[in-house]
Amino acid sequence: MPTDQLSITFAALADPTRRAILAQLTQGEASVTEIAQPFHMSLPAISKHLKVLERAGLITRSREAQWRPCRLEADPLKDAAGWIDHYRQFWEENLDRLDDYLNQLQANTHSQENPDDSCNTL
Amino acid sequence: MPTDQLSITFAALADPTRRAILAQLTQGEASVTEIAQPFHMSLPAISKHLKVLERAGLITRSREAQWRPCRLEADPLKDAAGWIDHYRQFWEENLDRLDDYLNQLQANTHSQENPDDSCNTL
DNA sequence: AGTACATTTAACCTATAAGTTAATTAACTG
DNA sequence: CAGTTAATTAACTTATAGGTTAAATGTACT
Repeated sequence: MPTDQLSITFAALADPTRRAILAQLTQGEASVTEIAQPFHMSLPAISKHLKVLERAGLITRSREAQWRPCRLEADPLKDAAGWIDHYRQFWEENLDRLDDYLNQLQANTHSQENPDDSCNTL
Repeated sequence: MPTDQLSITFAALADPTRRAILAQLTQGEASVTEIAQPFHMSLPAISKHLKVLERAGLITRSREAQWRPCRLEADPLKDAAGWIDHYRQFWEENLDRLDDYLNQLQANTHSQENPDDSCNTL
């Protein structure tokens, strides 16, 4: 139950239903029943998911007659992406090491005929 | 309690303690007590956090005598970043303005009934 | 005013997350 | 072997997440 914004954002994203809702909203605003349609889940359940997304700032809702259209607000994702991006070097570094490894393999076995073999071992 | 990898990854990130642990591990491997040191939290609590991170594939652990050094594994963050990146266009400013403009257009012509129209404008 | 539709709230259930303390396992050390 | 250090497991508490059904609210339509 952490209350910092980043935790709330990540927690909101940690559910496939909510991620699917966000994906749907990239197509434009939608009402609650429209949003609920693809899921086999009760309307109150969807309502709760929307509340989670709203609390995370990932959607906003307006009133239009008896509908409460939901709209994607991607701003919090900026911070999430920013946080993750600090680690980019650590998953690219793995590739670098892999690259080093391949180079080493190739160097050590340069008398072998087929250099593609070293790739096949991966 | 979703079991897909992306949900597990986001859930693991949805806690400031765990994010801090990952940040610490960017400095290199660390034992459990070393990891625990900055937090006012019991060792079993840290142990549980580490288990969550391990299940998410964000750390791996080896044995070295009585220590179990933890090591950052950033790979799952690649997928998380990839997912979020689909939304980049929605937080970049000019697109926001465009979106506002389109919504305004839609509001001004809201007598039109076909919701697919709003999709086609994107 | 009465009915239908859209959405939320209430009340409840079950599972799990996050923490605690106390006990246990495992490896080293004298 | 006894003692120390590192880490996990067990047992427990409390709070919350995610779902349900049934009732309540708000708005529109005749």
